[in-house]
Amino acid sequence: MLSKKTKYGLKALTFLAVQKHRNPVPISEIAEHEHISQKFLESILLSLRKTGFLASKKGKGGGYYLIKEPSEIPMTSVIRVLEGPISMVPCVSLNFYEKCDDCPDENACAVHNLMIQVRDSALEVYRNTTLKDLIS
Amino acid sequence: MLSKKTKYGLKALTFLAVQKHRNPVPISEIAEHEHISQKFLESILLSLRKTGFLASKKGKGGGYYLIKEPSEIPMTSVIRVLEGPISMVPCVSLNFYEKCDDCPDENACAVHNLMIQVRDSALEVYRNTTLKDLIS
DNA sequence: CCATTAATCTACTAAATCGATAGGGTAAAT
DNA sequence: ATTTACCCTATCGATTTAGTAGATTAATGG
Repeated sequence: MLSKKTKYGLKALTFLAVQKHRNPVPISEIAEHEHISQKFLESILLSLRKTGFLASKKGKGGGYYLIKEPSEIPMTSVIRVLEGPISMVPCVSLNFYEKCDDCPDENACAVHNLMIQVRDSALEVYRNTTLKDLIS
Repeated sequence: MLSKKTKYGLKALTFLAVQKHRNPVPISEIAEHEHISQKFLESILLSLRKTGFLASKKGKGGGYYLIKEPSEIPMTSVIRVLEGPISMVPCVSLNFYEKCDDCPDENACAVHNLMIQVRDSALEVYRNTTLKDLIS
């Protein structure tokens, strides 16, 4: 299941991407427009800022705004920041690899080999999609 | 993340599929060989039996055994029984559809459209894979 | 220059859900 | 009598989602 964090994060990003300008948009405005808990959204936007997609401005007239072109924001990055690993099991993860406790031989593991295929098919989608594709 | 339920279920199925005969294999034997909690595996095998992949026999010499050819057990079915929906959001699920609370217009929803692609790419894999493919 | 307002930031807490497992007892087959 | 599957329930722990309280920063109006 996709977490609400990821879902809300994607919605916020698309809302920002769709703005005509790149002026700061307050959290409250994003939350209201996308029907999201404002406080929850705060923490989501924070992690997106730390990753470098967004910047923020404090005080009156402040808010969040994109600092990258939508076409320069690939889904692989967004998903990994918000959702975590794209793989469904750690033992096939490219960026978050972990060995299984139970499995003595990965190459002989049926689950492992199936999940490699699933991972690759998801990667194929995410790699070919940027934020720009989401808004058009 | 893939649940351990699904992981263990797949391992159990492949273990049964790999047996030379179709005689009953006791839960304890499967659990030991695959390093799985026996009690947990009980409930997993039960749901696989109810779905029609397995049958069981009680008492001495009892256990679980496949009642379908591995080539007749598609991953789509296995995953749906064990893991639930293949889709990452209910609003793109073919078998477990649910409308989103927040989203007024699905067709205009960026998340929705992205997740349709992810769903389809996963389906592509699962539809082309049966239990037989996992053991060879 | 100061007070007010609007906004992000930080930290703590809480509720709710879910995943995984354990325990104990029942039923059926040998 | 023994061995095995079957069924029900409780629990522990982690994660997700959300709320509360306050601190910090910046713009603005007098």
